[in-house]
Parts: sequence; C-alpha cells; structure tokens
Amino acid sequence: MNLFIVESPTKAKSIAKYLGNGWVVRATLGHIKDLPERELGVDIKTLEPKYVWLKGKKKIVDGIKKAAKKAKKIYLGTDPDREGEAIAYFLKEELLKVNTSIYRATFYEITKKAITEAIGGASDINLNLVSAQFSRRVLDRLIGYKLSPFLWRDLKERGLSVGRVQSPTLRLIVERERQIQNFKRKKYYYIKAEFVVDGVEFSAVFKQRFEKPSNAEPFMKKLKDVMFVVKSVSKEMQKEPPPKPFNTVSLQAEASKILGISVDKVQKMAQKLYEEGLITYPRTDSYRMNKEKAQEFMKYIERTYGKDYVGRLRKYKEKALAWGAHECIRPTSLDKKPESVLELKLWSLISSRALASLSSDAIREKFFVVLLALSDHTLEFTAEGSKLVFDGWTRIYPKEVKDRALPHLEEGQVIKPKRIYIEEVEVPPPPRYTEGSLVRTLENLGIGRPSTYATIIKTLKDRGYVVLEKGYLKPTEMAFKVVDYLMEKFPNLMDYGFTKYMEDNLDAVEEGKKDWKEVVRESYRRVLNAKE
DNA sequence: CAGTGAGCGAGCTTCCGCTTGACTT
Repeated sequence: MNLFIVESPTKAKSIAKYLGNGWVVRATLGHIKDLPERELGVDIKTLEPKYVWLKGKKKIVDGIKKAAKKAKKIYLGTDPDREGEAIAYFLKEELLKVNTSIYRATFYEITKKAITEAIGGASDINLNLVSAQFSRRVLDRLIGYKLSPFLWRDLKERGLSVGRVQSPTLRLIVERERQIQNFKRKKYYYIKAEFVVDGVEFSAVFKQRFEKPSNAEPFMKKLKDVMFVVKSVSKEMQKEPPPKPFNTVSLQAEASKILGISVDKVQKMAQKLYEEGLITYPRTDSYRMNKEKAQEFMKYIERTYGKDYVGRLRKYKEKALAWGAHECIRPTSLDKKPESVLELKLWSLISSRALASLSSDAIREKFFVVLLALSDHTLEFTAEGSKLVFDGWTRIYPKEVKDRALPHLEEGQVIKPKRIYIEEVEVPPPPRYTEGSLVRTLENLGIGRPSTYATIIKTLKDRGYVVLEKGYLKPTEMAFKVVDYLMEKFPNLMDYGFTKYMEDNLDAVEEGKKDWKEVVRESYRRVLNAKE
C-alpha cells in the first residue's frame, strides 16, 4: 500500500478515485503547524520561530502516521507553492518517525495524467521554498505583534491592530474617504444639438466645453436658427474580446455585484459548490483552464450556439504568483448543477463566464459624424453611434451595452436641428470602495492572497475600522487615527509597494540567493526605519 | 518624610495564510 497526502479532503476523494486500489489518500486540511497565537513565538535575537501544532491537527497527523507506518511509499502532494511546501516539510518531519520512504509530488491539475506524472517525477522537499514561508510568516508575525501595541499605547484603545496587509488596505479606504471629503463640486457645460432624420433621433455635441453657462451664450446666439451640413461620416469595426474566466477575485467582485451579496457569502457558496464537486477549486489567482475541458466546452458552444460562436483557449498574462497550484474557477461539468436557487445562480454565472471566455469576439460597428453650422464652418459638432453587428460571447455572458443609433447620413447633406440647448454635467466624486472593488484593487497591488481576500475585510470590520453602508465600505473615526498614526510612524509599511518589496525578497530566498533570516531582518528594519 | 525607582504580578488586546468542520447564537 502507498500513501498520498494532500491538503483538501475533496481533492483526496478525486485522487483516490484516480489511483484506485493499493493507495490510501489522506488530507491535512491545510497547515498543521504555526506560530503560537498567545505569544510572539519568534526569538527576537536569533529570529528562530517556534512552530506548534495547530488546534486539532495533531490528531489528524496521528491518523496519517498510522497509515504511514503501513505504507511502502509516502507521497507529499500538498499544493505546489510556498505554503504547501511548508506543510510538506512539517509532515515529513513527523512521518520520518515512522517511515523514511517519503517523496514530494507536485501537480497543477487534478487529472489522472497529472497525478501519475507527479508520482513518477516525485523528488524531495524544496527547502528554499520552506525558508521563504518562514520569512513570510515571521515577518508578518513581527509586524503584527510588535507594532500593534504601539496603537494600544498611543491611541489608548485596546484591540487595535497593525498588519502588512490590513494596514495598507485600511489606508486605501481612508484615502478614498478623504478624496471624497475634499472633493470640489465641478460642473461643466456642453452645447448639444438634437436632430431627427428619417425618424431616428440623435444628438451632436459642440467641440468646446464651458466652465460657466454664460461662456456658452455667445455661441448659442450664433447658433440660433442655424442649419447644419454633414462634413464627414466615418465608421470602424471594433472587436470586443471575451472576458477571462473567473479567478477568486473576479468571481468575488462580479458575483457580489450581480447577486447583491457580500464577497464572504460568495466565497462560502463557492466553497460549497466545490465540495459538491460542481466547480474547480475556488481559491486561485490563475485564469488557466484545463485544455481537455476547454475543448469539451467549445464543443458545447458549437452544438448550442453554432460554429461562429466558438473562440479559442486564450493565454493570459499571469501575475508571478499565479504560477501556483490551481487553474481558473470553472464548472467541472456542464450537466451537474446545484439545486438551491442562489447556488444555481452562482454556478450559472461561473459556467457562462467560463464558456464566454472560450467564445468568439463580439463585433461592434462605430460611427463618427462631423457636422458644421452652414452659416459658420468654425462651429463644429460631432455625433457618435454604435451598433453590435455580431454578438459573439455576449450571447453567452450578457453584457449591457446599449446601441446608439445614427441615421444614414451623406456628406454634404443639410439637416435642421430640432433644438439646441446647454447641458449641465456634474463630475461625480470618486465612489467609496465596495467589497468587490477593494478586493480587485488589492489583487492589482499584489496585497493578500486568494484564501484571505474575504477575511481581510472581515478583520477591518471586526477591529471597528470600517462599516458597510449601503454596500460601500466607510472608514470610522478610529480608522483615520490609525492610518494617520501609522503613516507618520511606519511610512514604509504603509507604502502600497511594501508587499511587492517583500515578495521580491522571498523570490530571492526561493532561488537560494538570500538567507531567509536576513530577509526578515532587512524587511523588518525597513518597517521600523522611519523613527523608533 | 516625601519622592523615586526597582521589582513584581495581573492582564493578555495583536499578524497572514492554508484548509474545513465543530462549535455557538
């Protein structure tokens, strides 16, 4: 008998099916060891971490140990990334006590082929990856546990917190609020001309924008009872490529918007769909899709919508970190659907998005018309129109874009406006973040990971830093104080590029170019550098 | 005798990231 160990019990089930008789597959349920919660757990002089059993994990690993005793070979199939490598490292440390035949197997998708290849090519733990995890973990602990007390002391409130992720995130929310508070109402004025030609209504706008309506008045006088001549008509075809399939962030943002629920709820529902075997792994930053599945989906598109709607499997530029474990979020099969109404809505959203990503471009025809006042050719107006000439992917994943109709116009044609008027346009202040837009911003900045995006928001709420108001995140008084304090005292931590700086250093550790403790020391010094 | 400071004990807040299931409300 051989033993195969993964993180997720759902994966364990699938893999057990592929491997068949002679194999036992077990799951760790994520990390098994971590720094102790109630103390720093890091020797501040040597930076030596103290990893202890996570609650309930000793029991799980004891169970795995029992199986390991009887196993011929043991394969550590935890996720192929920093955190997964650390789990494998601690597993090996324990399992060596009962069996020395231990191998590290990595795979990037759960197919029979990928698993078989992983077993064939199994090797040993990558200690550089493990070291990078230590760096990340210890640095986060130092920042969290050493800096939070500053807030308790100086802001005289208990329960406040500082973190590499949460604090810059809070800064985003607070800075946006300040932009809104300091926003100067600004209005602009446009001159518009309305026409009806062949029963089609359209409007054209004067090339110049005015700060005050009185500035537009002299032009309005000149435009009294004026006729227009069509100077030029042009058009161009525009391709609209399909959207990418979902990853964690885009699913959270899109589903919370469309279904009107929190990103936390989206994530919990997605987890349930995953456990029921209806979708792929829901915590991923990748847009990759399994080739065979993509082929199958494209055949479905051809059967259902016709050949013209079949696109191709596109390659997307992935963030460096998205190299990791999992493909995009997609249905496992188009026939297996959930029963509950809300879950079905989410599943359908995921399915149609995955299908749309494999569908053809939509094609839009855009028109541009230039009109001149017949009496004075310096008075130039323009009109734009557009029309969807081929719906492509938008047939599968609806996108709301209205056509703007223009009548057929010939150069030199003279037309009479129905009316000419001044339109007031007020520039709106920037909006507060929604949970979805915040999570999108974090992903773009490289802050946080797919497994934590939803909990970051929860932490900010729990600390009393933000409240949800009509679906938007609003910072509290305390949030302003905390951000101002941290910006003054630890500006390097509050820099949106800090995580990127850390990641670059972790990359160096992973490549064996830097010592992990040196990276912690340097980064932590950088955080403190401001004053203290 | 007032003021200072060493020493000691009580209370104990907090990080990010990996994964679910066992809790409570």
